[in-house]
Amino acid sequence: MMMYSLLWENVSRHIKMSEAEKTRFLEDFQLKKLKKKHYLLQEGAVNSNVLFVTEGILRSYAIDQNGFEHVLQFAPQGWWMGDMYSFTRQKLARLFIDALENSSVFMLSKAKLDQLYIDIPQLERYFRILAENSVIAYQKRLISNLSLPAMQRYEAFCNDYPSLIECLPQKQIASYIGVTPEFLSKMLSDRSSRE
Amino acid sequence: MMMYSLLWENVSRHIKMSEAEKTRFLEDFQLKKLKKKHYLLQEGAVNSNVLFVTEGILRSYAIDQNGFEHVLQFAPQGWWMGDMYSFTRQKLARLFIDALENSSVFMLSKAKLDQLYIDIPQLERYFRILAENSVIAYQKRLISNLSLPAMQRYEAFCNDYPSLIECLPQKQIASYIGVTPEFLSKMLSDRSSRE
DNA sequence: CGTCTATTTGAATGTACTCAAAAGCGGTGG
DNA sequence: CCACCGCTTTTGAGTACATTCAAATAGACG
Repeated sequence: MMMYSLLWENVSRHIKMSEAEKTRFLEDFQLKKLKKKHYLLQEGAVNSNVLFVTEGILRSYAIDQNGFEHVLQFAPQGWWMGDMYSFTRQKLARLFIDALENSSVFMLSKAKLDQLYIDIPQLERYFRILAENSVIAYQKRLISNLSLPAMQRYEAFCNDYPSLIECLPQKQIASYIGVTPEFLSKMLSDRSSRE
Repeated sequence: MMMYSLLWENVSRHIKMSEAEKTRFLEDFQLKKLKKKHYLLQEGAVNSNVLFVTEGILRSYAIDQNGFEHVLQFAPQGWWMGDMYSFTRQKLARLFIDALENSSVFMLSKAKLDQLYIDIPQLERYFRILAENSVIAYQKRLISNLSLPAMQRYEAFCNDYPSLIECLPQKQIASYIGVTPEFLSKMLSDRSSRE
């Protein structure tokens, strides 16, 4: 089925499954469409479903003591999204997840995933690899935050996610790289006036 | 055998193995002792072994354009350590790993781990869980870096790793939380003079 | 259109850094 | 066992990168 293709491509890039397993796997997902700005998770709830984005863009973020948002991740088409802490341990979430555009996502519940790990052991490998890739990305970002000034963090973001630059509001990128929207605006106008 | 106990405890907390599997698993590790300041990995090499610390403390860090070190992780007794990027993809490392104290580590090569995944499929689960926990820790640290001022990052570090405070030089903690050693020193003397 | 939010611009401020120098501390060799 | 050397920590003065607050402008959406 068409709508499953993105998800299935992603999975089959890493592991093999029989036709029966494939069917068993895909049937556990529930499709959900949601409009821009609508939430899939709020701080204080439990993240009971892990998400796979088939259309649109999600973002996860934390809100600090002063009410400022800090973006942890953007998830465009083909990406997984969730609050790993809340989902794996079924504890209260520290993150918010919402849609930056009208979006479609597949949802997979913790209970169903736990059973899938038993029924289709290759999935352990798939999600191990995903988690490892995620570690690699976070390590890279952390080093970038510790060692680069704001302008270079912005340039690194442009390099790493060229397709996101075009569709994200500047404010969201500012939040991701860890500066105020005002400061990002100034940096960019300074840069363009230098040419 | 005594020296394996820490490693085995750690593994058996997450998965079950037969005695035969246990033997098969442990025999793939190679014990290495190394002195303070000695390297287990340098930038530009390939991280061919993942490490499990049985004694001492390791640290992984990057060096930026200006020659400043930025600590990514400390690994005391009972922790795993490696450059995930370099190890999983067998590419040139971006990190350095060295010993902050005289240490003992178990080393497991990429080739042996790949074979272990085939022979003992439960290991997929074990390393999936480790990677997920690692993601959780990095997410927390990133949010902390984005949303807290230096003093609160220091306090968060004290909370998260109380046992490390006592044995790490201040300079290393400064590097981990992302400030200069001079500034951390000033913060701490300011704080103690306030009481 | 009108409203709401995002972006731009500016002036004042602050947190953290740089550079420099002194003091403390630990390890090593004589 | 003490003396010395190197590295860590402290302290201070000057600086810079980034923030805050405010207000004007521009864009997006209903």
